[in-house]
Amino acid sequence: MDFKNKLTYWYSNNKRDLPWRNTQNPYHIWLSEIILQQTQVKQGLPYYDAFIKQYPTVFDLANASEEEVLKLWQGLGYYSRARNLHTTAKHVASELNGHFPNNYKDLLKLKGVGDYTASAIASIAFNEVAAVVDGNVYRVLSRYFGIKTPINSTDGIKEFKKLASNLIDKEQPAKFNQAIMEFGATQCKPKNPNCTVCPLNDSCIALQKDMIEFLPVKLKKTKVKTRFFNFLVCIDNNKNTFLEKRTSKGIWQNLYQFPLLESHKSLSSEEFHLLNTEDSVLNNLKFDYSLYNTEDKVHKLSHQHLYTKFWIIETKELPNNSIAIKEIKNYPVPVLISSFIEAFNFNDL
DNA sequence: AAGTCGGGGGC
DNA sequence: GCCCCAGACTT
Repeated sequence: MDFKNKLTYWYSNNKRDLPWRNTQNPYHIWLSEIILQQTQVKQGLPYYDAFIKQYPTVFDLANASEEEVLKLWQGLGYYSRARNLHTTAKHVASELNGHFPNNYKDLLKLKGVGDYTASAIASIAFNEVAAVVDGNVYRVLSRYFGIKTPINSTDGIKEFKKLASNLIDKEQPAKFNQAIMEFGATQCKPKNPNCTVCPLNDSCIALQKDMIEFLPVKLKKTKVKTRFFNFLVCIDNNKNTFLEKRTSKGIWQNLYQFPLLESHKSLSSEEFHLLNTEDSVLNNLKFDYSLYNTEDKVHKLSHQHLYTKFWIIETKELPNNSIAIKEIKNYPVPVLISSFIEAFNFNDL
């Protein structure tokens, strides 16, 4: 058997039963692919089920508000995916009569759909011969063929795309694409792959040269920035609070949070007080404050480590643009905020 | 070509 | 602590 036959044979006997594998509905395939971008199946699965249930058709998704979509996406991260998802749903619903493009070239034009996702939808939903190259494919091919070209270099991206295009089973592109990805996810894993039971272990270059742990090669590491966040958890006698929407570009765009004061270092209570006397959020208000967490809560993102303090601000009456505390749960918020809300028992007030 | 964008999990 | 995950988009 050749490479593609070994893979598809292995896939037939080892594939997981996943909901998006029981359909060719382009809407379902598209939804699953967006959710699974940079996301493990285990993490994305419950979100897929929730979206299908909440929005059975692309029209249902198109008719929702962005805030509702972000709320359902809450916790999954990379929120631009959710915003683009909504944009594309509206486009497909209103401009394309609810019909997704049925080929790679046109799929590529959709917002949030890049080379990988266009190839995935074209092959899986429409059986087009379009090779997918995701993190799994990079790993499988770099190891099996012993390719040291960095997978995130311009040359590497072209080289692996070309190689995958030459290897794909033209008779069953949908099965081949899913097979090589599934193989990378559960057999040719990043750490400690069990090569002794691998169907490709008689011809894998990396295994022969003992290079498994050094492939694939990837350039540069991300530089992590440290930031200091002070959230103002305002509470008044009528059980109201403040939330603000993050409208600017950057992390958590269009999600909500407690009013934020960013500082250049972790603030003491005295420094925090001084900051507030000059800040507009609380001006003209008489308030008492206390620090909820003595130790900074550290929230780690890919490129940022957030050292966070939650300041509890109690006052008699907040301005009328405040919201009822019990309404907080309706707003999409970052995990950092939702974790605080859960830990901080507002009922004890 | 390099940066940015989340959160969870493996080791 | 570092790396990875069914990547896309911006600069």
